[in-house]
Amino acid sequence: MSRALKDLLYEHVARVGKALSSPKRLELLELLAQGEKTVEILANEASIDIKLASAHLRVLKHSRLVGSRREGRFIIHYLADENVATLWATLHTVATERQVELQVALENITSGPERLTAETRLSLFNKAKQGKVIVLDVRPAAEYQAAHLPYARSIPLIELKRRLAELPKNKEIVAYCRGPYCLMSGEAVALLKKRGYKVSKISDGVAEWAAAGLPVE
Amino acid sequence: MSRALKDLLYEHVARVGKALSSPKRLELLELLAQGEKTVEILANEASIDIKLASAHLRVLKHSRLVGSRREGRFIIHYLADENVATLWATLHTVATERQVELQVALENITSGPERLTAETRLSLFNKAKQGKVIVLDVRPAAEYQAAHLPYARSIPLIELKRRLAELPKNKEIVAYCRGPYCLMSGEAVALLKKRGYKVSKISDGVAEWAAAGLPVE
DNA sequence: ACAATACTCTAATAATCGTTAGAATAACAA
DNA sequence: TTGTTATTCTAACGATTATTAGAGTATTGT
Repeated sequence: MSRALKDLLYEHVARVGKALSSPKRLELLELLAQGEKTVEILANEASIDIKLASAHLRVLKHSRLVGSRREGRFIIHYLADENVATLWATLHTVATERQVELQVALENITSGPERLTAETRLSLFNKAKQGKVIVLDVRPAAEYQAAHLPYARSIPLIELKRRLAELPKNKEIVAYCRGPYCLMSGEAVALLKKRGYKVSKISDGVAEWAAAGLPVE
Repeated sequence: MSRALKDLLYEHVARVGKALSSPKRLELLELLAQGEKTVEILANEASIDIKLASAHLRVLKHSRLVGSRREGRFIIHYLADENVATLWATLHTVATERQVELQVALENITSGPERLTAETRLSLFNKAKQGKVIVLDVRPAAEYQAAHLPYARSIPLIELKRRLAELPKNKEIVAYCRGPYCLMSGEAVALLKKRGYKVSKISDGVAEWAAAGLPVE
């Protein structure tokens, strides 16, 4: 009798766990952590069929992690609240810590020929506040607008080449994008390094930053 | 090519999500958050067959959330580290917030005929420190020994009836057990209320308490 | 009213997962 | 050595889930 009640409770929590059990759904969640998006955009960014994206989004909606609203003929999906982004960040942190293979794979992304200076979050925050460092957001403009790191400046990766003049060569630049699984900041660093900028990157995205208890704008 | 790498990364995180997608595995995780245990104990507490418990534990071990060691003819399982308990607490928090049905079901446990005074964690911590409140841990002694709330006193639920003399009637008592899905503290409150003690309960277990950033002993 | 867009819903298949039973293993005990 | 205990491993079944195709629906533009 109390068994039945317990089973019910764990079953409900497991529904949320189930939503986190598919690689594609996790990717969709991370994309949504950057800001609300239409199904088409999500499908394109995750490289999957629209029908499949729709099916996965239905699961996410059913577990109440994601909400949606209609706007004209688009249906826009968004994370139910910031707690969901925190959950994703926590999950990814635990997964990375616990799985050696994952760490190795991540190394392939985060450390290329351009080796990074280690930047702790707090010191970066303070340096950015004092204007000693330029924090560069290379995600699409819409994602920057939805939320970004404090004092960050937006130059989307696609526009970076022709907007180089906006960046000073004598100042330290720190690039970031969607999070540790995102390749955009790495490409930005490669480009800027070649042009002689003092540039490094951090693996944090907005979700990771916020999960660490620091403010976002 | 960067697609393949990304897919690999999300797949690894999804393995952890998958481990969290079964009610029984979540229950095992919560039990392990109370301290290390043998398979038999886990199976009994979760009301499942030993073979099934073993199979679930294999999944948890494969996703690196749980470790095990042999001690004589027992094999003892434990959480890989405290991060895993935090992950469980985060997951359960998000699930509770997002799912109305879960909240309703939880109400049935946490609020019975004995309505509780709201206790915030920090004020409880301070009152316990000053000795104004008795924090009562009603879990089995072994779980208390593995970790417990600060200043907590241990009287397992089974022993409570014959150890009533140890508790003063003029002091406020706050009972807790394994967490919001655990019924032991509720039963303790019912028993003590009947005998005229000033008693209430909190839904926190050690994992929830620690996830909120407060110390455990 | 008609076509086009941006989806969702239904149905179907293949792959995966939960669960159980039976055999195997590892440590101890007589 | 033989038996007992505690647990894992293997194999099998039914139940679920991921994925795709095809039909259906709401909204906009002409």
